[in-house]
Amino acid sequence: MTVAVIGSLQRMGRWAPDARGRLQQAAMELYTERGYDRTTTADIAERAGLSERTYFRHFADKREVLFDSTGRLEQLVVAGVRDAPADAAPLTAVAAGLDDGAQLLDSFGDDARARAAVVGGHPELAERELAKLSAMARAVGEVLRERGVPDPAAALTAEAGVAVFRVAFEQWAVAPGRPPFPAVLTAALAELRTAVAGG
Amino acid sequence: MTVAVIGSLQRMGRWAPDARGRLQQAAMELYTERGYDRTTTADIAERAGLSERTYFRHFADKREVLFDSTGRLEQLVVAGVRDAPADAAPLTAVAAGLDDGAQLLDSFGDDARARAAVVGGHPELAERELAKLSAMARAVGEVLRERGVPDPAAALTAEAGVAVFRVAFEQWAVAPGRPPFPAVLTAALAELRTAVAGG
DNA sequence: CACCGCCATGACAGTCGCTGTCATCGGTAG
DNA sequence: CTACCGATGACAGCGACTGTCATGGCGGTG
Repeated sequence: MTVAVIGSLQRMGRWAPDARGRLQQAAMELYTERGYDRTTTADIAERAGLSERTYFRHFADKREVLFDSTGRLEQLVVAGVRDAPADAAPLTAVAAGLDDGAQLLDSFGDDARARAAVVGGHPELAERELAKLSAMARAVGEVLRERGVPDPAAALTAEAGVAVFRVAFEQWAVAPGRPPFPAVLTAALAELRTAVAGG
Repeated sequence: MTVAVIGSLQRMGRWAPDARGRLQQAAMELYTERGYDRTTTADIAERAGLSERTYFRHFADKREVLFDSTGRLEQLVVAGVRDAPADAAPLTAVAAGLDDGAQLLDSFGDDARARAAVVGGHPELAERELAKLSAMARAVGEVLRERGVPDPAAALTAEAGVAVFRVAFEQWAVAPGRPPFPAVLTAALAELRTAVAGG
């Protein structure tokens, strides 16, 4: 059926549109159906109606195909921190940015949770996710520096904030009843404040 | 000259001793001399006087050869957290464990800094380091749970503590005059407390 | 209308990371 | 002495990833 869709769309031009999106969808399907390590990049390309070579023109490696959303997440969070009130305390500004990110992930709903299950199920993918979140922390730290926060406070606040985000996300991804992610995040941040103050 | 050493030692048995250590040393040398991506696993094995196949019997992939020390670090930190006074607050217990780890890294001195430079210079290696530290955070969180700390406080305290460790390490790795790492770590932890309290 | 250059894609060959499998042979236990 | 053990080598093979060249609709230009 995927083939049929591609066939009908092909009339619109030389190539079926949205090759990148088709690759992402094919990858999610295959990683879910067979598992990450029993899926080859050639499999993904074939299901998307493309050659393996073209896969690598769109994504740097076998893992990147799952991490487009992470890039948008980082942009959103960074913008949120930058746009926080100038007089907001560093951690408060970070919390504002992360809250924007939490709303985005929440809007993805079950898709975000399905993706989290796949990523969490394979070490290579989990590793890449950590790298993406680390990049987000660096970016947030840089924005804090632009806001006048000196080091190492900027780096520490950014890393702590992203750590809270990660813990809250892992909690939310497996929580029953799909609670709103922003609420989970806010609660986690409050927990951190208590833990650091009390310890 | 490496060959000469191996030759003389070979008389002590069928194989030169400490194949694993030779592989680690060869890898550090080559990654430093030529860079990570211009070194093949066959190169490493050859310099260590072994076959490529044997390399993969000692290390799971091309990256792991640099991360033996991280395993020992985790064991030490976990033990330190476990052995902290039972009435110590969670973050205080974590700080005690991390301080043990800081002393270990400090004792490695310039070797630790050289290794950090190599790891920091290559995305694949940096990614693996993040994964190792994440594993350490999980292990620390587990110990906190054993100490009676409930979730999500356990996970959050562990992640925040390891985040402080990471920031302090990056700072220390490039700091002039080689300050003692435990002191850098303690200062970073104090900074975090201030940042969280103030924000 | 005829031409042309653009560019996403396909095709193909090659390198390297990593694995499965079998053979080798000193050391060690019995 | 023999029989086994265990670290290693040798070799074949798969899959991730790259460099390079060819293809052919599409849009603009004369």
